[in-house]
Amino acid sequence: MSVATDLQTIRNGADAVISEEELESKLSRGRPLRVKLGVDPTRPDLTLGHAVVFRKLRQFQDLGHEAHLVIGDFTARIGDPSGRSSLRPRLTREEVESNAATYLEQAFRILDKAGTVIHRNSRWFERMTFEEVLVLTRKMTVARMLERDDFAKRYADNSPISIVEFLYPLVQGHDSVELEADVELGGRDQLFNMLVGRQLQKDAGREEQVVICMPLLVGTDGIQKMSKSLGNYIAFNDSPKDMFGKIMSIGDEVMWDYHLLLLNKTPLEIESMKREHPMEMKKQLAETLTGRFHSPEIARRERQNFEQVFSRHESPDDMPAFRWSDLKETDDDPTLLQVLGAVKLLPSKKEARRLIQQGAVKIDGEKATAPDLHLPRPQNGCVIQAGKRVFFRVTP
RNA sequence: GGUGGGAUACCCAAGUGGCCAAAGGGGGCAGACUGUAAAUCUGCUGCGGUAACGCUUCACAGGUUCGAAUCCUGUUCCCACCA
Repeated sequence: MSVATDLQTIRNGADAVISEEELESKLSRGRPLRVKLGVDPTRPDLTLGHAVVFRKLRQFQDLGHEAHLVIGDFTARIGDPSGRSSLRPRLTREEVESNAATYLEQAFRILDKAGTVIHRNSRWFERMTFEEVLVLTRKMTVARMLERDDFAKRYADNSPISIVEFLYPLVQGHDSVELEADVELGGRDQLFNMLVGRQLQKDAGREEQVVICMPLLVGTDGIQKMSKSLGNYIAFNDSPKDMFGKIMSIGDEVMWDYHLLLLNKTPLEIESMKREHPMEMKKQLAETLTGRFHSPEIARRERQNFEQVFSRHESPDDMPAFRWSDLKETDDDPTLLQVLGAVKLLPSKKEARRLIQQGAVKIDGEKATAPDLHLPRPQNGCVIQAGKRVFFRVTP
């Protein structure tokens, strides 16, 4: 592997590399680089949005470099009183540790565990004196802080900005000093903080880290960045069925971002994929990603299931089954509505009624629009479908 | 410390005594259309009930009233402006 091809691999998909020259010179020394990634132990449910950065880190590992994860345990214990969309409460040591554990368990589905070093920033911040903290703040000015986009906006809007928030970029930057990071990875929203890291390293007389900024992945709505609070996310822990289904439901245009950022396809490869049938390309994406988080066999099965249910409009192979005798509440002659209520696969009977009235309920493929339709005991069992994805079987 | 403003369903937001389970938008769900989607169009969107209707809900706790999201009292939380 030449430095040039490594450089190209690293740059692929990145929003910005600051600076490429520095990265090149670090690479050409031929020793493994210390690549830092900050981990936020407040939200332990990882989404494909997080996966973008992990994939990049994994690429570094595959090129022989060292992954250094910094768990922001100290910062999580302080909390974030006026965070942008959702405020972050203070967490106890125990909460942080258990969050961190689930976080790491998920992260290692992408990263190579053996080649990863884990740090906790409480190690250096806990013993810092207030004097040292104040000295650190001398390096930053309010005006400089207000360069950060979201601060500028909130300041203009008269939204509150807590003083701790002003300190966080310094905290994160100081992590880089402690770690002697050669490279820091992060999302677009971390750019400012990562640049502060460079400044602090420089002030400490160290070599500055290269900052690699990854784009924020667009969520399933195709518009906003993927995030848990917006509800447009695909989580590492989604069931294979959900994961496959959610990926298939993204818009055609955004799927190329997924190919680029999650499967690390090159722009050239993507160009040629764009000439193929979009649905096929999306199925490939869904199958590969699902395969990665679960297993290739499961992913293949999900794909078959998907084609069966959505392309051919057949019922899936695996669906919950209910015995007739368990469904017919008190009377022997239950209505369709009562049956839908009894299986508890829908949020409420009202919801079931709506679905029936809207023509979304089928019995053995036959549309049933009367909630009070009496259901005769099925001789050979029957399949009931409610909406796009709720299926169940009734056995005699 | 002072002065104002606010808290409404998943989110934003209207409503200032009955016609309010609560306008509008977003989101979600469903149907049509398709290549799975997206986009578009249509409908639905607290719970129970075939229905009439009943029940729970407008920060929290009380009160006034035949009747309260709306009026009064207290409590909690949030915000802005002035210092």
